[in-house]
Amino acid sequence: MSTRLTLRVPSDYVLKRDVCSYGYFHLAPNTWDPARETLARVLDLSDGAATLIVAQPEDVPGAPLRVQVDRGLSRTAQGEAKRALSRMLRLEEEDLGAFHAVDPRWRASGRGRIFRSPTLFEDLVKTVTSCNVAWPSTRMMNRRLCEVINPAFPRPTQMARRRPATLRARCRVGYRDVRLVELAKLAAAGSIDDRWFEDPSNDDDAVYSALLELPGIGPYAASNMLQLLGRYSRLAMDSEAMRHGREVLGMEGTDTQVRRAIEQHYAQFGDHRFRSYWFELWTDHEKHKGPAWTWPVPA
DNA sequence: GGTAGACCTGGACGC
DNA sequence: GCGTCCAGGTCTACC
Repeated sequence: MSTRLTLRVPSDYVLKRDVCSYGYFHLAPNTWDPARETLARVLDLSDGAATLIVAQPEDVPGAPLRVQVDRGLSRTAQGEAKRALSRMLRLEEEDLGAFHAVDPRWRASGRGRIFRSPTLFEDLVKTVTSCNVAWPSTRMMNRRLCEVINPAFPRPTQMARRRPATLRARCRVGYRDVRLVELAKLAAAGSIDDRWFEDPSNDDDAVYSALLELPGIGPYAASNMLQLLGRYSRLAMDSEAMRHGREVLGMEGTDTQVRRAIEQHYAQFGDHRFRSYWFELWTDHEKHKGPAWTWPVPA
């Protein structure tokens, strides 16, 4: 027996646009099907794993999502699945008006939501595995973590039990092995308090500082985690940002000079600067490769 | 506070 | 097919 769920979404929500808005839609255990325009995802629910396929059958903004589950779900599990999807799809970010008021370029297209993971821990691991490495390797690491530890993505307790050498040899995470296990141990021990990180009454600087304390998290990763936490006041400055500054914005000079120029350029967007930067970069990719929801699934 | 070098992997390149 | 070089962000040691 299977379960079918219906998910209400904000009136401007477009599944294909808002899922295919950040590279994590191509990282295991997420799978985007460009032909069917559906997101498949294995979730770890309290009564076991379940595979969900999310679609938006009516191709109009705000149309409800249909979620097909590969087995029957209890009421409790249905609630868990909905909460997980809500976090991934940013359904709780109802009002994009403040962002569009600061940067009206995205009002017509409705851009504003950036895809993420069902848990803070998964976002941390995905961010650490995206550091100091080319994108195909990030894809490999996440795929192997799912194949070796848990198809629905490793839970902190599962990863904390693994030896670093196992992660290195079987999941190809390289020198990140110790950092990932330490991160998992902290999460498993409850030392990474999701609610504190997500609490809007804590200011961005405090959250940023706390993120920097975590193993494997440096300035870039902490800034990226901020946006994944719905805090867009910092730019995540990596080589891609530098490339964007030079090639798209025409900035020149040393890395330090370009970095400062990028910071100055996006300061006009205030607390929304990451989104302004990100959608500029993302739409530039789409200008060359077509809409992200049509991109072929990488090998 | 700033900087140099190690860390690990996969891809590009030259032979 | 093999060896070498390079890119990528974090971390530590050192000045």
